[in-house]
Amino acid sequence: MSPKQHRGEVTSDLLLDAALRVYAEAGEQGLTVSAVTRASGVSLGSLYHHFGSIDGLVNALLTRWLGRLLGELADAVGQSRDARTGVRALVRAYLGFVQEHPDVSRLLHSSRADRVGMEQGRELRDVQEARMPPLTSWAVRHVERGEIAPLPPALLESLLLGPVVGVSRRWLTVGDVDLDEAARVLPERIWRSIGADGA
Amino acid sequence: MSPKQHRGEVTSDLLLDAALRVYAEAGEQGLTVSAVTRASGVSLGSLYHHFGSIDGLVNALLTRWLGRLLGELADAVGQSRDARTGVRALVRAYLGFVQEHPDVSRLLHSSRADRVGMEQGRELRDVQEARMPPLTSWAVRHVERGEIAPLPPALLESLLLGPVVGVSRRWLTVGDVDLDEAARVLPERIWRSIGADGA
DNA sequence: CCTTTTCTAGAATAATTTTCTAGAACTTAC
DNA sequence: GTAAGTTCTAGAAAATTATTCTAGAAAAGG
Repeated sequence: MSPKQHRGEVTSDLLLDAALRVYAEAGEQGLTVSAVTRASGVSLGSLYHHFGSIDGLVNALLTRWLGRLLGELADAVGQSRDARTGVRALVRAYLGFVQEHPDVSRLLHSSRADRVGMEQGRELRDVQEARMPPLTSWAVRHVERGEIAPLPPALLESLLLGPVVGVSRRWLTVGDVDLDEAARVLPERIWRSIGADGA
Repeated sequence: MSPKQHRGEVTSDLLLDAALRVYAEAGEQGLTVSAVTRASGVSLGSLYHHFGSIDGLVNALLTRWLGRLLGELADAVGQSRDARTGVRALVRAYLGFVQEHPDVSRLLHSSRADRVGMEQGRELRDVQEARMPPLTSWAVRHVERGEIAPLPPALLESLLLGPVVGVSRRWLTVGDVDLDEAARVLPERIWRSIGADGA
């Protein structure tokens, strides 16, 4: 998959990379068709050939990066022994990703993501469905062992990720949070909320 | 402030109401200048006279409703005795608002809100700064009394609202959550995470 | 090679937002 | 009550942005 990539794949990548670059520099508003073609050197026709629309391009970008994020989260819980260290690993992996890829995270969290996800989102949902199972089964396993409280999945997910997402959004927009401190403090706090009662 | 409103105020309201109606029916994509002028019967020139841009209009709409939401949250905690019941009241007020105004909530939570908030957001931030203090001071008060753990404000806010926002977004988009159950279960869970240790 | 398919290119078109000019409706001061 | 100034309404024109379309180059498969 390296020396003789089909040229289409190459231009797709050129476009995806350029789109992220443009978004990082010019933000939501600046992410236009012409900005991307200019930044990538790829023609308008190619963009539409590969992605069908500007939202299609954004969607592909989101899909790519959401996959990576979820993959990292799955790895994090996969390598942890008990539920408690799993929570810590998960929170730190998430915050680490945000810190390492702030532009991507901004795109993933805010704005265009929801809309594109809603309207275009076949692929996006596929990625979620492909990458979530490790996380879900991790949770189920520990609920069964009596380590995590038996809550409805949606509530469990919100308790687990809600605060982390909240802190991330805040760091990405306002900036008045210390992510390292959050990584230190949040896990134990979150653990209290979802840990089984007999702790 | 009722019988002789200045006509400008009337058209502003016409536009704001129409914008929400259009958003509810046609979604993100459908919320265009022409759709709003059509739905409101107001001319293009008036729209631009009052709001400067389509984002300006959306921003005003967000400002109006964010103010109401924050007001209801402040009322909720204001009427509660101890910190624990305050948390319960807060969570229920939030979820109640979402259930009562799903379209508004969709707009507030997702998509356009962040972008408009980022770029246009002077007013929006003003509303936040005007309406948050009751909530902040409520938190501070109970931290001082030793009921709530002494966490940095941003972390406290994320632990408190993160899960609630997460559940709301999910209910608004996917729909696979039971909001009444969430209102029953979340408060005690959240309380565990932020309550002072000596409970 | 010849055929078919995939891909590139950019001009033409369409959709949408924003600007601009003109005048109507209201307000204020005298 | 009316002249001068301001706010507001109106919609045509301009600008910006997204999408479609047609033509042909490059690659793949026989």
